[in-house]
Amino acid sequence: MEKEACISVEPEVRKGPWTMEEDLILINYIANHGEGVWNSLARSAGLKRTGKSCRLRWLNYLRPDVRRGNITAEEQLLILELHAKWGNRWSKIAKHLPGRTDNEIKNFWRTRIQKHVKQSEKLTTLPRNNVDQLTFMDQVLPSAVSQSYEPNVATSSGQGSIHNFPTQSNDQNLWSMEDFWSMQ
DNA sequence: AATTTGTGCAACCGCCACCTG
DNA sequence: GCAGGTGGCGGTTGCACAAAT
Repeated sequence: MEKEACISVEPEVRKGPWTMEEDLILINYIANHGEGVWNSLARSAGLKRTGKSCRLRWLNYLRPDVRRGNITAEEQLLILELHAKWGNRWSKIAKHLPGRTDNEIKNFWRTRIQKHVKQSEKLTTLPRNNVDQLTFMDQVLPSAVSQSYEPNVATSSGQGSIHNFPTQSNDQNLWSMEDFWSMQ
């Protein structure tokens, strides 16, 4: 009895995966009213979500210009370059990748790049003829990434010099796609 | 076929900066 | 100048699915 009363008093805040119905409510509300103060937007739209949750869902998933799926080799290179310059400034990096979200880039870095870094630790024991057969990701990413892991490099100072990936400040040394493909 | 392990991704959490009254 | 509210960001977690055993 009393338990029921307590439950009913608690503010209803939904967590976890979004349903299609919630997505539609959010999309329609923003289509009609635009983005705004997210907390009041959530309330006005009748969503039992926090403003933060609505914002995240919109920015990372529902926004019309969000690109999903495979990150191209070009984008991978750009991510590496920018990460070497700025470190884990995902939102800043995402601004240079149209349609990509900071969350997606962050996930990409954790799941793909860090995996290759771990693999690279094993590579140091490989004989040379085996190393020659490795892919671009196996050969180039770990060295570039391991340097950007250095605390002094992964700062926002932009002074880190990555010999594998020249920064944009040095226009003459910018990598082209031809450079990239020629490595394979 | 069943179980375990690994992987990818969506979403949440906590902190900090900014804005407004 | 200060306090409260809000947004933005980076780190982390949890879950679903795939691959391996």
